[in-house]
Amino acid sequence: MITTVLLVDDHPVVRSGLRAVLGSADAVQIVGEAATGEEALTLAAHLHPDVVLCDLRLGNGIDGIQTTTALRALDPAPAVLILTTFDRDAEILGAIEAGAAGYLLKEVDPEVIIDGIQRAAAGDTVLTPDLASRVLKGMRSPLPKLTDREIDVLRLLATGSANKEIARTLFVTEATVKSHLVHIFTKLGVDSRSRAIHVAQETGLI
Amino acid sequence: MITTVLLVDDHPVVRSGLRAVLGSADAVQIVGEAATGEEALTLAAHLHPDVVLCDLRLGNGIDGIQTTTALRALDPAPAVLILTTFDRDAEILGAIEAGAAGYLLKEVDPEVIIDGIQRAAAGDTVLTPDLASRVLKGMRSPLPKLTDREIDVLRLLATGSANKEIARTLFVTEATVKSHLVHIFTKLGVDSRSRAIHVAQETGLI
DNA sequence: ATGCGCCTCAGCCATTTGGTTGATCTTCGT
DNA sequence: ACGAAGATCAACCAAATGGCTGAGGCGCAT
Repeated sequence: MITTVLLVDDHPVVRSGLRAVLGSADAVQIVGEAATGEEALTLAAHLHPDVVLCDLRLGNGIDGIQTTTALRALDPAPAVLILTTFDRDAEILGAIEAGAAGYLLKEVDPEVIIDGIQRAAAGDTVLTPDLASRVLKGMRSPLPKLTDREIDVLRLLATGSANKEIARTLFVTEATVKSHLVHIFTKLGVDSRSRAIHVAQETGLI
Repeated sequence: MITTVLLVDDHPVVRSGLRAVLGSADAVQIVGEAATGEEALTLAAHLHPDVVLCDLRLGNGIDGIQTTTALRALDPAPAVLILTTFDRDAEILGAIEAGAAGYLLKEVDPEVIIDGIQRAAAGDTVLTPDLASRVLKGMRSPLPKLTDREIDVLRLLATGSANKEIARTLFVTEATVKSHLVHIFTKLGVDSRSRAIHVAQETGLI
């Protein structure tokens, strides 16, 4: 049984690399390549690959997580294996929640990728050991969800805006901004704007 | 005249991709591969490649800029062409200042890389058009150099530490921290810690 | 229709932060 | 030996920030 794979990565060089790496494996066959999430969706709908190997960062257009969600809604749904450079906690969690079968970092050796593809096709969850523990940690302490408005404030906060500026930008009073901030701080478990920015970035919240 | 190239990238997949891409070009020949900066230096010293194609992010060990500096100190010095995913201003500037012959983003097409290698070997500076303008902008407004101590403070600042914490961590008084902060703010042209964090991150200062 | 969550706003208070001036000490290069 | 630059600290002041209580309005789901 050979496993069909669709490559999704916005870097031509990386696609070449994966082509080279997977080309040496008899058990997997690349049936298509896409540079964007949109492309990936149309191709997957036609080609019905067993596995979609997908980067998280996809330059322009929808990102890897959105792509994953949409791919999983197809029938039959391909297994989605995320292969990326980054290891931000929120992104890993997000990918898993979106229905990804696994998450591999690009620093791994070719065999691991080939193995991962086959395990993903078989329905297994595939995570490198270091990531697995992080995912479990993430399970234990789920970061509280911020409301849309709070995210708005947080984003501006991260650009270094003062309360007054944030208020002007969002067309509300400073009191409102302060109110949002108190909620944000409480949810993030911090007591200063700088630290809020820090944990927001660490957890990939922004 | 064929151009000899040393690949430096911590991702096996990317190296495979470059191998595939450059393998199709008669004018360039890969003479070696390294996964770390240290490896790159020893290999370059022995192989004397015309061009070193180097990622900026090199996982563990020294980074691409340090590697570039060290490579340029060799005799004969190879041309160093940075090929990376990121385009932070300070990193581009840093690479150029370190003596890199150019800076390409991984999203470019294979031909651009091949062309870039040959131009770099010929002594040209190679930048994608969008990057070139950014470099010029960077020339106009060189960000002032921070002292070592100021960087220490800035790093702690970026983790969200309050003045009191920074003082404790660095074994100085709060007055000293405030003094450093004033200097940092002045040099960065900001007036709040949050914004200092923001520009520091934007410019790749930390 | 009755809550519940979210967004909005107000006032008060303690603390932190940013801005200023000025001082001592060390180090480094010339 | 001299000045320049950096690191350290002090005192003071104005402004911003963080923590608190409380409150009105709006949409949405049960």
